[in-house]
Amino acid sequence: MSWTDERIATLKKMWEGGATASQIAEELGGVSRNAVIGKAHRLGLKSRPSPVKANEKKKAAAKKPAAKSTAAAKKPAAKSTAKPAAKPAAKPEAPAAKPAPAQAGNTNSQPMPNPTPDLPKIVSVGPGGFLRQGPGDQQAPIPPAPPRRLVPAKPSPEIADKTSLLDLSDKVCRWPMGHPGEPDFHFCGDAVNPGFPYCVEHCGRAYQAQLPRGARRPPPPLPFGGPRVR
DNA sequence: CCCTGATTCGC
DNA sequence: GCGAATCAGG
Repeated sequence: MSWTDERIATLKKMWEGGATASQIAEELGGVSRNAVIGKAHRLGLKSRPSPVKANEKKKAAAKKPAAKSTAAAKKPAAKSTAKPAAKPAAKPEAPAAKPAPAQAGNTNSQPMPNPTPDLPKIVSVGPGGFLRQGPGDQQAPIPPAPPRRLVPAKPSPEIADKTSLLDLSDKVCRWPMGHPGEPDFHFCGDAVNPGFPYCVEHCGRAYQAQLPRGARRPPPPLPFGGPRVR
């Protein structure tokens, strides 16, 4: 797998959205957690509460023993049962107040940056009267805020009234709301625009007006890379 | 053990 | 530039 623009975009979104490297890697597919982290750093975006950063106090004690100077042992076979014996053992640290990391209300509440600067509004009317949006019109699907942890998914009263997979039929809009696997994932469920799998409103999002040749723009980034590939 | 991100460094 | 291996904190 290579880092296409879209994959990088997804990586950025999710990384900035607070998703863990593992989650991002899973979403992207075909890459490891390390690959994601490595790429994230190369892209410049880094930091974010890392468990292993509270350091930076005194000297850089106990660096890396035999990290990787030369062709050193990659995998030192045995973890050497010999422990360094000597242990300073001393930490008169001052408590030092630690204010909340302001990482709280992370429930993603972006003030909605900029819908779309100024692009030629290209709209056409589709069957049933829905308006096809132009490529520049793609509303940022703002699905962010991926759950910190995907749980097995409990039925959850959240979707009690919503259209589940089992409720789909030819008569209701199959537009997915959310992502599969998320607790509140469901479908639109509105009456379909006859002849389409979606309601009129979602037809407008599903089908785009065709631009004249030569005026094509690269496809707008999908929410999170679109369909999961697995 | 599991998880996390950070870093290194051969490719 | 990429990412496995490794490190290190929770």
